[in-house]
Amino acid sequence: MVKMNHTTYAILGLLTAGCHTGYDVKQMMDNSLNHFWKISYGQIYPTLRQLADEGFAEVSTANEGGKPDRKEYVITERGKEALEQWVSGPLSSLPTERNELLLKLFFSRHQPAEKAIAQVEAYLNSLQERYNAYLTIEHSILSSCAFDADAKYGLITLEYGKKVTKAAIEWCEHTIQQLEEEE
Amino acid sequence: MVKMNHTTYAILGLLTAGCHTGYDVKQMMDNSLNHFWKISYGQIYPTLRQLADEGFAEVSTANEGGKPDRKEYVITERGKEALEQWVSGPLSSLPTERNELLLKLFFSRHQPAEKAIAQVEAYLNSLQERYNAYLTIEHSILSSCAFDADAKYGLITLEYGKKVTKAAIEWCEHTIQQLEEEE
DNA sequence: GATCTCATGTAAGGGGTTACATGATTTA
DNA sequence: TAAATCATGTAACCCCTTACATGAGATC
Repeated sequence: MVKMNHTTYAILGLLTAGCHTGYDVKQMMDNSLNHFWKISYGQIYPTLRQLADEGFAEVSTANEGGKPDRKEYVITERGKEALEQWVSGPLSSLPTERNELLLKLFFSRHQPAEKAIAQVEAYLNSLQERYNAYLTIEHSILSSCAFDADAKYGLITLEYGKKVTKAAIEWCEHTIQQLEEEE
Repeated sequence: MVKMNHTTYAILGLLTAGCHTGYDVKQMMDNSLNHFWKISYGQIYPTLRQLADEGFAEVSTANEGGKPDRKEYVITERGKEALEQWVSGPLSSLPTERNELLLKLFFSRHQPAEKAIAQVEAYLNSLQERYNAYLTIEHSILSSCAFDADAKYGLITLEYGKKVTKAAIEWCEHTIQQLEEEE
């Protein structure tokens, strides 16, 4: 019996969202799920094989003329049932989100205030980049014709990313001001 | 040469914040750093030993009468230098924060809307608990006499937790309403 | 001719938790 | 006398990334 963790279900779920190869899964991860779930090929390929071994998906090797071989995975009935059960299942308790900036800031009496400010400014820049990336994704979803159920929930998750990132940006601006005043 | 990752520095930093045993470090992690860094004893004890091996800390075994033996760690000059360098060093790129709720929500066309709403409500509850925990910590910092430099930065990091959590709470409330309207 | 995209996979290693093992003192 | 707190540690295991290995077709 294989351990079915969240990542395994994420991949299983993507098989129902138009992804049929490890490559497809990776692409979608990097695009649509980027702000709350991201994994590497080293995780994807072994997991897909595992899903097939477990009977949650069926494999077939497709050779389309010139292009390299593709292993196409299709979710099975058993797989769908498992996915549905997981989706509606209970949430585990909130994990602590690690934050390097906060960790460094916590120990910032070991550095001059101006350096601490520079750290927050660097963080602010990253957050702004992230926020812009969200706007780009949002735009691409809204302008695409495929406006299905996945798109609806996709937009809701994006909204989360935007809202939380915006709050973090505001905290940065406020903190920079506060630290500058004290200098 | 030992790999000095963020967690190693977090522990090294705590040695400068009144913590001198593995037990102390764990207590402070669970209290003050709880919202952005948390580790287990299985991580702490081997790391402390490593820090001593590396010359970043000095150990001594204290036997205070009845109580069990304590291994007391004191940071060295070399350790302080390493800590300062790390604190003012560059931030690594923003990691993707994994979020189980968003992952399940993303695949929520596989479940009825009322179940998705229930998931968001459960998440909202956890966030509210977390927010209240922050308020409690804030209160305990403000009412303690030890109002030093660490406390100042500690409050700043707490403010981050509060602001981001509040934004997430608002997103939950908004999303619940939105999903209910569609039913 | 170089680089980008498509495509799959493995091995080593990093970083972490959980469960276990032990035991004294203090408090309820 | 039961349980909470103080106190240290290890072994098994999980999850994941990075780097490596390979190769063809498309585009610039």
